[in-house]
Amino acid sequence: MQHSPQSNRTKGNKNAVLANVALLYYGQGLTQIEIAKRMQVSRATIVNMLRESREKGIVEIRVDGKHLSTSNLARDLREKFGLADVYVALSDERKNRSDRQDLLAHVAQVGAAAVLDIAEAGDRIGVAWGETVLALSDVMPKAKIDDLEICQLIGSMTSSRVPASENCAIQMANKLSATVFTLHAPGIVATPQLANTFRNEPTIKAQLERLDAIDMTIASIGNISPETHLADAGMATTSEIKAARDAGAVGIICCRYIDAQGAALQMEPDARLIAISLASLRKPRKRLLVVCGIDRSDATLAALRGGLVSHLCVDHDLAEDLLSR
Amino acid sequence: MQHSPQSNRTKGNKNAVLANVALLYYGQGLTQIEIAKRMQVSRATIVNMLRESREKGIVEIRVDGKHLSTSNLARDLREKFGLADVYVALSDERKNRSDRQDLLAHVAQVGAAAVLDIAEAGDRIGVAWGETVLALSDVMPKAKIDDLEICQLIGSMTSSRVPASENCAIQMANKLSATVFTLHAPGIVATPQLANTFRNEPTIKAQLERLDAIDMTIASIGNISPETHLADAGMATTSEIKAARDAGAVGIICCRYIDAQGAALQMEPDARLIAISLASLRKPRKRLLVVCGIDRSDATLAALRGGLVSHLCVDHDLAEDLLSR
DNA sequence: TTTCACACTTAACATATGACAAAATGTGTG
DNA sequence: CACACATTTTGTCATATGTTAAGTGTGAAA
Repeated sequence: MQHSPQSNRTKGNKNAVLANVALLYYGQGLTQIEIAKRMQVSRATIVNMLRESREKGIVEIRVDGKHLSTSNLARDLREKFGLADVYVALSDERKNRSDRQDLLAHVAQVGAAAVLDIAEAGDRIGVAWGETVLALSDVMPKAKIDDLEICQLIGSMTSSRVPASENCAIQMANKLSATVFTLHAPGIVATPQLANTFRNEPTIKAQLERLDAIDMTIASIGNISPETHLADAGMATTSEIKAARDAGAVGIICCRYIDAQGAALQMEPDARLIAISLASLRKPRKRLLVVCGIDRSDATLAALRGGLVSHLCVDHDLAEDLLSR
Repeated sequence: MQHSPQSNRTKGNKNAVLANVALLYYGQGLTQIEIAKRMQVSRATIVNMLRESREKGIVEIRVDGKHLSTSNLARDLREKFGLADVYVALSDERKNRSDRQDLLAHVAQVGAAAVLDIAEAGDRIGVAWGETVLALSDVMPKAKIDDLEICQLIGSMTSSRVPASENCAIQMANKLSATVFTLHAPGIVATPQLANTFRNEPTIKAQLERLDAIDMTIASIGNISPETHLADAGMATTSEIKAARDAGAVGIICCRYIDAQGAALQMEPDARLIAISLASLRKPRKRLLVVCGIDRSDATLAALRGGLVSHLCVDHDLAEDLLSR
């Protein structure tokens, strides 16, 4: 529009200008109108710039995770189950319990803050797959932790609820500027023999071995019910799931059944899975389990008993239920 | 606050609730009304909670400093003067040049982001004293960098512009949760002999020696003019300042005069100062100079020539002026 | 050259926000 | 019990914000 000497200069400077605007707005607390005047652009442009700054991660709004583990509930859970840390999503509404989606979003948010709190530079982090983990990686803010490696814990699958299992790991890696190691294999194959063949393929074998030396895991846990996305993903038939339940399975973590004590159950399709083993899942120093919903209480309890968890992130109601057990 | 024996119970929960609310607002993007409904409190309470979260540092809004050094101006300056990094406060207004206060606030803001960008865990950081440095420490956001030490570079003084020199270092330390080492001595004493006595006092001596092994400095530079706060602080008389200028002084950094080549000038009251020496000021690996205002061009140039700067933070106009020299 | 995509502008609007005052509610103390 | 004190609530207000829609200039591609 008007010829301004800035316009030629701003070409390569977009990010710098964005950062300056963000600084003026978030740092100095100037109003958008003031900034618009100062920068000689319209307020609408400032609005757009601010949004772009947020999207590009030039401004980073983060909530300190350590404050999320300071509630009584968190402390009590920590003590009762001997956990390293517990993060509770507090929402006061008992009566007006909103849909599961809202709750999930909140827990995912808390979980994301927890991840930032727990992860350290240089960590190799294993990321599982599922509704909860996807929600978490979705809301994970852009942040920088040095030398992070993200590893996919379970082979690829699709379900109606979760578009693609790699998404979790990849999205997480993007948000954290980490290098990502995906499992280039289906999560489940037709026969145990085929599974072995896959597992011995050099690339995949290397990946699986990598999973034996990770510092931290991020996973959730599912119920044994026909609605589980295991069924959606075509991973298990309804009858298989029923059989698992009859055999004492109370939860599914990383596609593996566990009983009430958190022990492995060698049920179908366990032998056909290409995913981290339960034994390996117990190894990392930091094992974050993110769970949402009081109906997951049994499964969560089993995971706790089975030594599958060191850091827990749950919603308020589930926390109370776990305490009352 | 302290007198009220609030049980750890409520106190512990409070921060957790604040963090949750902050997460809902900043993370999820819910509106205050929605959060108020969910938490069963009034919207006003949510407003207060959000403010408290910001004040307590539970939410941290930070601008990634590296984007501030990506402008062409910054690149050109970096190359011309062989600097490690240059941060430019871009503001477009030439005609409507606002008061120096606005500019200072902006540069300080950029400087704060630069500090967060430059400082690393474990660093010992020396903090100078002055209008600019105070503004910077004022707007420095709360952040956590591990094992930071903040050292005061200049003894105590008061001027009409800056309440107390320790404020800079102390405030900076508070914002960064760092341990602070103040210089328990006046910045200027009556005679060179007295200054020596002070310098040999064990506590002060230890502090001064500490200043010989710092990783980073944060300083600004002043002009040789009667209005400098050196005069305000009673540090130098008008005639002394005039004498310094006649002797070739073009700038004052950490209360020390430098000539156009950035070399030390042994003028009054140099021998009566209790502050870091110019030689020591050249030692740290990271030497951040924050300057604002085109009238500081000569002084800044001298500091650049004298090897007193590795990282520079300036406003747009000053940057252009430096480039044209 | 025309055409198109793009980024910006202006203007207007509904909504969200921050600030305030006054009333209500606890909470602990004397 | 009454009191001071802090916190929350309720209601109101001006202002800031996000979002549209329609118009305008610019540069790149056809």
